[in-house]
This record gives sequence, structure tokens and C-alpha cells, in this order.
Amino acid sequence: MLTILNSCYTAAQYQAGDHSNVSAQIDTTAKTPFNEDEVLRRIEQAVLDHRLAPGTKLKEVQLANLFGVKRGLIRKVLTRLAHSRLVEQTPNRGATVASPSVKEGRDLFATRRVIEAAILETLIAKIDAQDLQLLADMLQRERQAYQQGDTAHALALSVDFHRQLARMAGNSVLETYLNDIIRRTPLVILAHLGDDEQNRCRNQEHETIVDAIAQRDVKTAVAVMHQHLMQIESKIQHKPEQQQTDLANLLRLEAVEGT
Amino acid sequence: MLTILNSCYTAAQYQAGDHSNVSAQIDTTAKTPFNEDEVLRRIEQAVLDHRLAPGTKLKEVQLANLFGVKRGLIRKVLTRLAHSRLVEQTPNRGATVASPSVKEGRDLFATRRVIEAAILETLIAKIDAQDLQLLADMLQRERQAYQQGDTAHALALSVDFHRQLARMAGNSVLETYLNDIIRRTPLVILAHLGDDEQNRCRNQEHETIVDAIAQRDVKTAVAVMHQHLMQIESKIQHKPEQQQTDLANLLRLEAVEGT
DNA sequence: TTCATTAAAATTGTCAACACTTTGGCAATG
DNA sequence: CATTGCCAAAGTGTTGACAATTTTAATGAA
Repeated sequence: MLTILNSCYTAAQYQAGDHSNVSAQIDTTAKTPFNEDEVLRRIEQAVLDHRLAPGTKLKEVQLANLFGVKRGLIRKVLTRLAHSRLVEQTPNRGATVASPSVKEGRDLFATRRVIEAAILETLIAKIDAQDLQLLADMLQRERQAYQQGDTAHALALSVDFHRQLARMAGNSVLETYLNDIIRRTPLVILAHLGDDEQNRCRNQEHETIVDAIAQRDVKTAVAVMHQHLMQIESKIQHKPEQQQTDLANLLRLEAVEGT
Repeated sequence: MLTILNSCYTAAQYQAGDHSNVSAQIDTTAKTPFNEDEVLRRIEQAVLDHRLAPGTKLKEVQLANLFGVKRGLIRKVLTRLAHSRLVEQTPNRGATVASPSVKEGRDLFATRRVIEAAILETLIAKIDAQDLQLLADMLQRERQAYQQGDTAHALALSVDFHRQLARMAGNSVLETYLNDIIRRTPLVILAHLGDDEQNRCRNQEHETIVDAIAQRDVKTAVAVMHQHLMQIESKIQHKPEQQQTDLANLLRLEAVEGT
């Protein structure tokens, strides 16, 4: 299982249509019967980690080989991804990683401010000491990751922070919407900001938000959150050209760290 | 095409599994090659019109026969409906019309208040005379439908009003979310309120909201909208038993009015 | 009756094979 | 040299047949 995913084959082989080599390796070694949800999760994660660039073509057979699953399964996954707007599907022309417009990016951020504000308001009205402690612990870990320079981990924890607020607020619809927005945000950032360090959540601001929550100060919490998100949103404007990424490398990499 | 849909066969025939009769009728007369979107739209519309009760079983072959399409297409439609939470799918056990819990109903309404407020705020900042006139026209038609006692039409127009505000606001994400909520609301109402006249938008309040918009009075508009939604939300509490509805009748009916 | 047990029927899930559409290159044409 | 028409290759879309699972019905024992 690890063998497959560590084994080396060039991207050229995929793109030239030379799949025989790959298929062989996967067919023989593939002891991991990825299921639908698992495949979905991995592609989503690749987007979340800024490893899948907007515009990347997602071919059904290529993905099927890569994961060692039937094409039908990939088809279902692509449809689901399309529904959450992570990929765009065009009839007879297949699927590509979505490339949100500047307008869509702004709408997304504007809506995010509204949703996060609602989450804070709901959360502050009901949060208890235990949850506050949990948040404090998360911040601790996040700070640590930043200090150790583990950017990838820090990014993941930073996303988790926002998700955790939503979960604690206890409104399943708000939570779903926030998760939807979070999944789509990396594509906006990649398409219109570039993958800078700057364009990420700052730990400092997360701490300020938790302080305000602890004080039950809705106004401050919302204001800081607003500013926090604006920091990134305000930079959305220009659109550098998009590079076609090497699918195999990206997904392979991720597959290694998984079980 | 109309022939099929007007022709009479009892619900018992479906539920007893005697599909041969139905299939014959549809196979011979079916000149309407419903496509995926059309099938989806009709089922959604049936929910929106309070014609499909929560908990109704949706069998693949039954639907396929009813619409005169392949099972594969129905399968895709059901998946899409499941994604927007209008139906619930359980592996190997098929799909049923969703039956949202009281908790989910409350979350839905709470979120709706947030979204509609954001829409009003955005809209008031940019609305022009032309759009205001359009809203006035819509209200006019809505009032008329109420006065003529055409409840079904009034309900449809009432929903349109909320949708139109979202469209005019110009934030595609907010619009999508509101539409999502609107689609799911009838199920909550049916499951926990019953199909009373009372549990619907009041035209009067829509007029008040438009007045506030015209005055660019965000605070009032949001307050009235809040109250408007609360009126319905506050009643969600008890849950009468659910009747299993006769699918054929409902969808047939709808099919007749369509093109 | 009530509860297991089992067989049959109904329903959902999967897949390989085929059909259809798009893409890209090449040659002929103007 | 640009344009058009054509063909093969690469992709995507569909379907009928079969596999797997759940539901229903029937049977029999306690």
C-alpha cells in the first residue's frame, strides 16, 4: 500500500496517456480499497492544503488509476465536488478544479463575515468554561506550530479554529455553510492572491477573538473577526496566470501520510 | 404526453408492485424525454408546493417509470436531492423525503434570519428606482392572488419575493444559501407545523419590508423581516404523525401544468 | 399467539461494454 | 499561410445485465 504511493513514475507518463505502468503497480500492490468518502476527502484536503491549483484538469481514468478504483466511483466523487463548487463540470468536457472569479471571491468573503459573526453571537450566548479551555488549548497548539515554523500544520490548525467555533455554536446549518465557505476559500486565494504566507490567518488575532469570547463581548469579537477576514479579502484583486499542476505528485504525496 | 399524466391508475397498483400497467402506458405515450434537471425541478417543486410529505419513500424504479426515464438518471437526481438535504439516502435502503428534526428546523430558521438580514443590508446599499418598481409590481401580484383566494399561487409568489430580494442584492453566495434554506423550509413546516394557512408569509409584512427598503432604512427592514420569520419559527414544536403520500398523484398533477 | 427461520421478491449497487462527443493533428484547398 | 475538412485518439456518458442487500411472506416451533 505504501509501496504504490512511494513508487516513482513521472507525470509525463500520465499526461502522455501511458497508464499501463501505473495501473500495473497499483493493481498488484493496491491493498487500500479507497471508498467514495475517502477519495472525496483526499481531493478536498489537497485543495485545502493549497496543493491543487485552480484550473487543473481532473480526468476520470487518471484519477481512477491513481486511487485504484473504478471510474464510476470517481464520477460520483467529481459530481459531489462539483456540487460544493470545488470543481467545475462541463458536459462532455470533464471536470477541472474550480477557478472562482474575483466577484465570487468577494461574495464568498462577504458571506463569510456574516456567517462567522452569527456564529460568534450564538456561541458567546452559550459557551461554558470547558469549551473555553478547549479553545485555549487549540490556540496553544497553533502558536506552537507557528513558532516551530511548521507552516502546513499551522494552516491546518488555523482552519480548525474557525471550524471549532462553528461546531461549538451548535447551529448545524451555520456550521455547514461555514465549512462550505472554508473549503472554497483556498481556491480564491490561489487564484487571486498567490500562495503567500501573508494571506493566512494570524494566530495573534485568533487569540484576541478568544479573549473577547471569554469576556462575552460580542461586539469586540465580531469586530476583530471582521478585521481578521478583511485583512485577506481586501487583497483580492489581481489574477496571475495559473500553472497546470502535476496531479500525480500532489495526490500521491497526500496519500502517503494517510493510513 | 398529457395523456400519460392524466390517465388514471390507482396508487395501490404502485404500492402493490403492479407496475406493468403503468409502464405500458408510459412507454407508449411518453413523448416527453424528461432530462435530469427537469426531473429534479419537478420533485423540488412538489416539495415546495407542500405536496410531498416528509418520510415518503422514493423508489428508483417507481420514479423511473413515472417520468419515463432510465433508473440511472433517477439515481443521479436522488443523489443531488440528498446533497441539498431534501431527501435522505441510506445505503442499500434507498431514499426518502427528508424529515428534518425540530432542532434542524430551528437552526434553519435562525440561519435564515441571518442571511435575510445580510441580504437586506446589501440590497439597501445599492437598490435603484427600477428595482424598487419591480418589487412593487411583485407585491401587487401577490396581493391580488391573496384577494382572489388563489392560495397556491400566492404561496409561490410569496417565495418568489424572498428570492427576488436575494437576487437583487447581487451576492451569489448569499443567494445560493437562501435558496437552499427556502427549499428545505416546507419540509420543516410540514413535519412540525402542519399545512395551515397561518404558517405562510403574510403579504402585509412584505409590503412593510419594501417600504423600509425604499426609505433605505436597514434597521426597520431587518426588524420587520426578523418578526416576519419569527412568526412562523416560533410555532415549531409539536410533530404530528406523518402520512405516506401517494407519489403518483402528486407528481402527475404537477406534470400536467408543466409544458 | 408470538417469535424464529428461511425462502422468495423487491430494491439498491456495480461494472464492463458500448455509444457519443471533443480534441488535436494532418492534409488538401484557396 | 490561414482555413477547412477529415480522421483517429482520448474522454465522457449511458445502459443492460448481474451482484448484493434488504424487505416481505410463509412456515413451523414454543
